[in-house]
Amino acid sequence: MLKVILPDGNVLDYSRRVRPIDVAADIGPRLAKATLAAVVDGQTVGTDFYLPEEGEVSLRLLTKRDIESLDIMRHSCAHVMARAVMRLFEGVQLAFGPTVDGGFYYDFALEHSISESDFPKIEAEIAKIIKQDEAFERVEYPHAKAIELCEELGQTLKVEHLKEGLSDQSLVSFYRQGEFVDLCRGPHVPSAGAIGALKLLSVAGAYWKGDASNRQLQRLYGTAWFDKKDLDDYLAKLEEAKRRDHRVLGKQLELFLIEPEVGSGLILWLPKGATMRRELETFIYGELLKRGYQPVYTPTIGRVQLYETSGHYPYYADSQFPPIEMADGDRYLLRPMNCPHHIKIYQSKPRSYRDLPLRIAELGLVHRFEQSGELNGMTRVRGFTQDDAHIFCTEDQVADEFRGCLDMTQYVLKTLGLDEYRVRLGLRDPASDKYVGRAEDWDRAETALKEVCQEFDLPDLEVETGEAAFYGPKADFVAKDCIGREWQLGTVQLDYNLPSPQRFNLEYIGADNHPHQPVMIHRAPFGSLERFTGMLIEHFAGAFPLWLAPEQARVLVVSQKFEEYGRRVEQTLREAGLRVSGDYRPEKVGAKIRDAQLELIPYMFVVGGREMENETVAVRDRREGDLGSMALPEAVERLRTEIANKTLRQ
RNA sequence: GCCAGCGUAGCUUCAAUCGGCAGAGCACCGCAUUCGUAAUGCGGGGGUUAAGGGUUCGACUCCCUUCGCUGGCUCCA
Repeated sequence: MLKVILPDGNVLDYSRRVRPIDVAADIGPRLAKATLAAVVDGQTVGTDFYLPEEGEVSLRLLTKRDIESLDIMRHSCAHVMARAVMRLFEGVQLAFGPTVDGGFYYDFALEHSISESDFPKIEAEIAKIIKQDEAFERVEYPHAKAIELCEELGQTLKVEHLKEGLSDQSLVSFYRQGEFVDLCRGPHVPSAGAIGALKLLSVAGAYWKGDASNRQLQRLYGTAWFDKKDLDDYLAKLEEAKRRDHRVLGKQLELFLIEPEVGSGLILWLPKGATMRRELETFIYGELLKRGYQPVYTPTIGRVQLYETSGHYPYYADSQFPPIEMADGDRYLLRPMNCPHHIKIYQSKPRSYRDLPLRIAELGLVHRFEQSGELNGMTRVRGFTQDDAHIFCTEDQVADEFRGCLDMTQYVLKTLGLDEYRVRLGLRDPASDKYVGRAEDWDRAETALKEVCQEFDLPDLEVETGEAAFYGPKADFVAKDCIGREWQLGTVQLDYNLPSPQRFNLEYIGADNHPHQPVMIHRAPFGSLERFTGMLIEHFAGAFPLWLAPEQARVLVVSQKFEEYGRRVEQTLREAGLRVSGDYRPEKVGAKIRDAQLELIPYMFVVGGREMENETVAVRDRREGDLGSMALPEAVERLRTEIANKTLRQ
């Protein structure tokens, strides 16, 4: 006798073996048809999964309205795609085919290299399979039998996976659909017909089991939705993201330049980008000063020995520019991080516990030799400016300092309209012995970090055990932009390593008149100015709030007859501290407006005879259009207020 | 670094039939126009087709090498 408890509290009793599909059929034929999968006691299963014969289970039937179904359906898409690829090409070895955010992929090994030109025929084959609407049939085999089957099928990667990854499983499941059989945990939708709208997106290389020393496979990415409209929306979203691409906007709006003759991954900030960056720097420095940080400036190179002491050289030699060797044998390294210089500042005089916390801040330029395939616009570069600071404090001060970092991050992000951010807290794996520092210090620090995060009521705090650095726990910031994309920004990291006697041997004199080792906190909540700026370009789609806009206003004269008045207006605005230019070309106003609009200039001041007579300007807002005439001082005041408030424009 | 794709004027706007004269639009420059809220008209300059090598009577086109870019993978103090 089995009791099946449904989400609405109804209970169905069964004295025979049933599957979710049978339960659905008992409730109604329409539901039976719509059911794609089920959740039994919290576990997602296929519709043909046999429920136990005895006892009590909770059952939730999933239709395409349930969020879990999408994932299950996409997993089925991966199978259908694999089946199509196997039909079209010879010698296909299957690897893994999971779902990912927005879609799915499958990794294959095969002779033919798949390119996008193969997509139409693969998609056509997929469409055929969907139309045939064959069932996904679950079959379970003992481990040994499964190996035998995969060997028969010639699926050596699956054999390897069975022998290595699944060696502890006595029974493994396969899914069969027509001629296609694949080792798979499932669940799947009942049949291929449940798949709605599917599209292949890209093909890329991927290593077997994610290990670069293994053979490289071909990974085919796709996306799938229940409705064509959802697919179209998703594709539109990808288009929208493309429209905001900071690499394209950066060129169009003349913000920055990457010039191969200078070097890959090296940013040249053009005047407009530099103007924006200076505004950001001023803003960030202002906040740092308010929060008790002291700015310093240090050089971008240092002796190799310094980085040997820190332990970063030669450990990271592969991702550094090689040392510069001088005639006298001295070797210098382009600094890959700022901390050693800041440590030397800490050590420049004896420190007392009364000096702590000592917060040293620098927008420090560092260079790292990132792999060529990793470079990407401003977001992954070889020279970047960290919004870096190092806090030297006592163990007791860690919680307060971390609180300060969170608070500042929240404030700065909010000012930029990035209201949502989450924190990933990386803690140590207690079972591992790779960590430096005393266990009790770690425990205290990790507890403190967790408590502070809870205090901030962060919506989805992720605590990741085993993700700490070997030298200390860390918290990474991930912000969500206005179209919902997440950007990994900066980090706060505790460090028990660099202050230790094995490294720089940092000390302060405590209240007990004895030397103690301070805790060091590395923090760069926005990561790098390059990456942060790239993110802002995409977040605002190049249409910056007035305070950040490189050009805040442009004076447009209706005809060249009014150039003199126009120049007077321009000068007045400039003297009021605004970044302004004038358009005195012999063009029609319409053309000038169009150009200014395309350059995303927030305000246009149109001046002609009427304005000259009344000492006014006709103000045009980039978004709202013509605001009508106002006296010049009134217009100036409007802009100055907007700048002072760092108003976000819709 | 690895896999795949791509590289034509300042421009991620793009054309050039099978290997047969490198061509538009925008931008730029000049002239005319002096105009009221998203493109005035006419004219002009601009190219070692990423670079180098090869095949060919002939290469933007086919092959090789290098550089760069794109999408992933790997890495990330």
